[in-house]
Amino acid sequence: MLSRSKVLIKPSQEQAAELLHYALQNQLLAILACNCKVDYHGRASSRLEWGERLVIIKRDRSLLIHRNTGYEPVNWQPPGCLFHVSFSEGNLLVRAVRKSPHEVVDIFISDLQLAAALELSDYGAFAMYLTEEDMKQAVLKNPFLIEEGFQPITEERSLPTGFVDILGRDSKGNLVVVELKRESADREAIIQLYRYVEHLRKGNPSVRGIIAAPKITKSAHILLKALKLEFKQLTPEVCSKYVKRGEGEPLKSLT
Amino acid sequence: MLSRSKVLIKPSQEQAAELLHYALQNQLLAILACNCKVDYHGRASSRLEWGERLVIIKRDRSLLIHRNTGYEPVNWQPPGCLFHVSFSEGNLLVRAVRKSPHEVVDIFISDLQLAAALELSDYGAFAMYLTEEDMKQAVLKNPFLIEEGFQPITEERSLPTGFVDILGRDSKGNLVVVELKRESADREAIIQLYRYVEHLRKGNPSVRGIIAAPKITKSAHILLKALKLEFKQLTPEVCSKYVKRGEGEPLKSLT
DNA sequence: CGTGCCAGGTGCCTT
DNA sequence: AAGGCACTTGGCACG
Repeated sequence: MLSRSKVLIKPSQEQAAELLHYALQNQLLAILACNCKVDYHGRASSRLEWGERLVIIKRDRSLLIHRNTGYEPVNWQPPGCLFHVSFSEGNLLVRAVRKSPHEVVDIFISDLQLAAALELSDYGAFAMYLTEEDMKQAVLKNPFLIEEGFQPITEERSLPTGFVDILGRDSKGNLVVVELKRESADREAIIQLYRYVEHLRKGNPSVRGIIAAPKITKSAHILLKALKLEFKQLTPEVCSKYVKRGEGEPLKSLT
Repeated sequence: MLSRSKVLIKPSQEQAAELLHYALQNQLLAILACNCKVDYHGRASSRLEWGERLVIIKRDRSLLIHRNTGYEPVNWQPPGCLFHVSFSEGNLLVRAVRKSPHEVVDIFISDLQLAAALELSDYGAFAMYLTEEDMKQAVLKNPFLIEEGFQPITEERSLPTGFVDILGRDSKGNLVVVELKRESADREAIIQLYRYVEHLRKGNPSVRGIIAAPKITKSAHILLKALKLEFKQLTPEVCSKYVKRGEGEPLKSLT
């Protein structure tokens, strides 16, 4: 193995302690699969009785204790806390201390199934983009994204055929149906929009239908013209400027 | 090893796939330490470029993808989602699908440092107790926790000497200062309370001082009597019944 | 450092 | 399923 990673299966408490020191020293990620008991005191207090869990200490000295179910860790400590490894009453004791606010997590470990120190080389960029729902919010708050003078009437309106993304009026008072797509608009999207517009045109022939998407497929564009509908280019990236959302998160270096 | 746990060091993609199937089949917790790339589409969209991370699939079919820093997973999927393991363009592809709302996480895995299926036997109870702040809220909403007829005046009041936890009046209209402690009240706490009471007694000799805590040290109790202050036993556990907080988390069975 | 606001919030309980 | 609410909320921007 090229990396400095080490894996121990069914290690003793002493071997696990040594591995933890090794991981902390070298800023590796440490995992323990172990039988443990956890006490927390700080902003609140908690007690977790004995059971087998996954204990993770990351490179930035954050701590996660995960049970075998659930998204959230049962106990944790944020990055930057101090670790102290010792032995107490026949157990391996891992103490994680946070300074401000003062919080302490004590993990008493009896047996271990697995202990690993992993070197995870990770420089991949993480980027978050918007959903259709977010595009809708951007348009509702900034109607000019559709066109100058556009005014939404209601956010959503139930029709026999389904739901309209955005219903509004243009500067001349014409009813406008807007259908949003986060990705390229295809024929299916055009048909969906046409169903809404057709229904409304029965009582009002001047109803307009606009599909707002980053781009439109060639066949969809042909269909669009035939049905007298319109296309407005609208990208999630542009919307993101109006509903600000984390759109990129460079890796922070550990100082 | 008595358990059904299995650990593979530097497994091939095929071996890892087999281990994942084994873990999913037997409701074990699966961990992969691997080089991967992650796409997410659902309420939002995200793209995580190649890098080494920890992938965890729990017994309840929740998914966590952790980088080597930070409390939060970079990508995840809540419990109960469906997994599909396949091979795609030279990578091991793990797809986790959530139905409502429809969300998909695709993990493309190239190399693996470690793959483990762990049987974590965990029936330990988890109990959370309250902070002083939470005890305060319990008392404000249920003043009888201090005594019958007690009525808080303001939540907090700044005095030259510091902050009063709770200021109120008793059934006879006497001013009452309440000092809360989450743990055993010591002499320091009594002195703290006395400073507030002394200040208020200057203009009103009938001011009462009550220290509310789970218990009180012997020396603190002597001091309390000498200063004509009072003790009211109040435990975080009792308060928890009035501000309901997770006070025990039985393991949910997987149906 | 505290304050305010957003989140793919999550989790828990109620209608 | 949808709504309300608390969280050791965590996280970021801002004063």
